[in-house]
Amino acid sequence: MPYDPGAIEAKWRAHWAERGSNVADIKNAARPYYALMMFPYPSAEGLHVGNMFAFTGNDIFARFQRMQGLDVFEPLGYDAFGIHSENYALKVGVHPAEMIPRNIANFRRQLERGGLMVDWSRSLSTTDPEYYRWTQWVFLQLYKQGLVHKKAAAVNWCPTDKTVLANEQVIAGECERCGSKVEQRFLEQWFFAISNYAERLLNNLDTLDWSDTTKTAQRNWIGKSEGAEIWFDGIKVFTTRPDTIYGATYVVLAPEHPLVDAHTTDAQRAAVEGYRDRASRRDLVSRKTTKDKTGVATGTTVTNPATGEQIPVWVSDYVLMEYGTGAIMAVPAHDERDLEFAHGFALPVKQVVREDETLVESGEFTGMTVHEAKHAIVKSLAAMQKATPVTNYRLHDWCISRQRYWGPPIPIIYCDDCGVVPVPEKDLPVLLPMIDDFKPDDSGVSPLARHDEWYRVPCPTCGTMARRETDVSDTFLDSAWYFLRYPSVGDDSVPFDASITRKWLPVDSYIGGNEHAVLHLLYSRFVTMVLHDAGLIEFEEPFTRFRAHGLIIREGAKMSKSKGNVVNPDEYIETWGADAFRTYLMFLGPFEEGGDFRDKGISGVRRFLDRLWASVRDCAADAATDAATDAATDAATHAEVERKLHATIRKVGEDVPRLSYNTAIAAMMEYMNVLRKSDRTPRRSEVEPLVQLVAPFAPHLAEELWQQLGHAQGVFDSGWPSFDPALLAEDEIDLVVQVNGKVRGKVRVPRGISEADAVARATGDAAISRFITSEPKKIVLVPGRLLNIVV
RNA sequence: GCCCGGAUGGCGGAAUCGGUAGACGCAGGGGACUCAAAAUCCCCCGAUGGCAACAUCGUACGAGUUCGAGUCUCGUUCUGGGCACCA
Repeated sequence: MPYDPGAIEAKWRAHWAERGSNVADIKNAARPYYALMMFPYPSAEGLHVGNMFAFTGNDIFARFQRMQGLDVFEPLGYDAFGIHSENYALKVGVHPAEMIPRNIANFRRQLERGGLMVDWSRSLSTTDPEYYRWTQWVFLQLYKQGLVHKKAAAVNWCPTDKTVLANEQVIAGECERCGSKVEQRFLEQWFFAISNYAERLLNNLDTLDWSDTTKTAQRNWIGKSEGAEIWFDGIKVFTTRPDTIYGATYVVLAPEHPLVDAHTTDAQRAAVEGYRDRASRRDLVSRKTTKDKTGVATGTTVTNPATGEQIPVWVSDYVLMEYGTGAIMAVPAHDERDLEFAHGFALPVKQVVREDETLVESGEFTGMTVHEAKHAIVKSLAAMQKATPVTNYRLHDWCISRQRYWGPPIPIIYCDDCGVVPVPEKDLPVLLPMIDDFKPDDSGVSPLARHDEWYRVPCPTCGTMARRETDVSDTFLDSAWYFLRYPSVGDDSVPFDASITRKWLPVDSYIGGNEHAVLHLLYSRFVTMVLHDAGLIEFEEPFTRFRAHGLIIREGAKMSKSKGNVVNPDEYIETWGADAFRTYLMFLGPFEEGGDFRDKGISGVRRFLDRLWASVRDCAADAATDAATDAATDAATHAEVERKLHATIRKVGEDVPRLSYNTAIAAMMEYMNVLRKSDRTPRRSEVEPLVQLVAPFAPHLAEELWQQLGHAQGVFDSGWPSFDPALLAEDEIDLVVQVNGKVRGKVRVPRGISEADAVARATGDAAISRFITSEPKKIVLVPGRLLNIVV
């Protein structure tokens, strides 16, 4: 009977579903292990091969941990709110509330075909009221902690799409979707005070077992810089280079700086007003990217506190109000941007630090190194109340307001008498009403504001008529706590059960894309810390271990719908089977780097599975047959095969935990080649462990073969094969012999051979000795490996 | 501009501690089986020279350290990603 993946996979899918094989025993698990993967956005196009790649990588790790005897919980849900769904719904004219369940059903079908060990009894969608009720609850917890505030903020506004755009959606000052020129608008927005947590978010990184690239991205995003605030008369500037203060030749204020008026002379007032007006109309992105510096002099001067000199005050939009103090001391000799500005306006340039990092023309500090001077100058100015050491962060507060429809309504009510009133927890969820006119308009307020019947509510405090907040929250809030919910799905009385959470969290292993290295992972860490500080959970970091997976390309090119080169998992599973598809995805390259999907490549993996199938079919049924085969062939063969088997068990057991799936598969293929080369009926003991090794990769096939081998219990409950280190050590080894560092041959020698004996054996070999033209000057023996004779 | 990666056969990739470079797989070539094809099985497969044995060269480029470097150090080029008027 040939290997027929279609039939086998259907059989085992049904078997797993029937037995509840993948359902974790949340209450009673003795050794809980939470293996999480980032949940997908259920798009209308269906499951992307990139999703399948990521999920398979997580699944293999999870199945492996289960075979180590752990109680593994592998949940999966859907991140289904957001502007992406909403825009697609508008485009095709289907309400998202109708579209999303359809997409989810399709995803579920595709995911099940992939053979994932997912516990479907604890799935969720962020769009379920039973879920987003608690997303709103999370908002209220932050509110209680005083970490939520409302303020006017400049946003990118697309006049065509009538919506706020994220910075990433603005390309060269234009809307990425319609190409309209983006405008700057000031809108009232809700913010989370994540910047209060900047130092903790940064420091805790050192304690986490995460990919270095991800940690680095987070450090860059948090952007800590240490420096000082220094007073130039009434103007406080921020600098990281106090050592260059003797080269400060002017001061620059951001156009929005509140002190601009006070520092402007009457003669310059018209020019300054005009400049501020123009600057306010420039959109955020072009302002941040343009290289040409503009600005205007205020006509006044301030005192450089180090030199006592009077230096002019300028206004320019290359200084940002959002960062530092909105004012800088300009040192054109040591800052590229200041230099550009100085050149544009013919301002003096004064070098105060030499190439060798020592100070010149800096008064009493002359001769100090940059490092010494930073401290000495701040200390000296601080003594005169002119400076304070200060740390700044690039990290901004998290704007969670979206003036859109498809998201959880922010649970706030505005009352004329009581002011801003949070919705009482008992009144949650604030349901998102089913409306048809959810297209955003030019008003800058959410479409929900057009629905009085929803918008008008009695004030929870005084009962007079009040108004609901009409903004919905950012999708990143939905995904910032979902991992807390999974184990408690089914209990709608709490967001997460305390004892279950204590048992299962923090997440033991988290796998996902590096595109979420910064926002999602940072927001999740922040929310976890806040809930910890509120006394609701015991840990403050949600993900003990995180690994970012790579990207899949196809035939050397990025996959995209427009190129028509997108891999559809269904087709490949149909043709080759889910097991071959899974294994091939993992064989493409290192999991953390991704790989190149080549259509023909999958045949090699399928051949390997076919051979595995055949070897189980052919393998000897009992010990008597084994003895007979050994007698009939070469008895030494079994020893060789067995040694390779044990080496393979070790290799796969080492590779899988570090997600080195491609090399684990290669090792199993190598073993298969050795097994076949022996040209005899394989022993059952030579094949059985291989079925276990392959099980995380090709779960359906492994279950089937395990059953064919006569086991009543499933392969995932069979444990993991062990290897015998004694078997791995050969008595005789091939010692590589080099002469002057070049390989000239190898000799078969006893494992622990002495240097003298090794040299004797090497010189006794004619192929080697002909290169030894004189008395050896030096001998290097690397035991068990190599001998180098230097002449 | 700053901060992280990366560069190895025709291709994807391997080499875990400085010790036989190219495992494993794809593609390609040759053979067995077959009326034939597919499938399957066996062999070859970095470059150059050589009938061969074998030799020389070879891990982006240039130096260096070392008995020995794909691996370590310095410099250069190209490339992927992150951040970016953040002072």
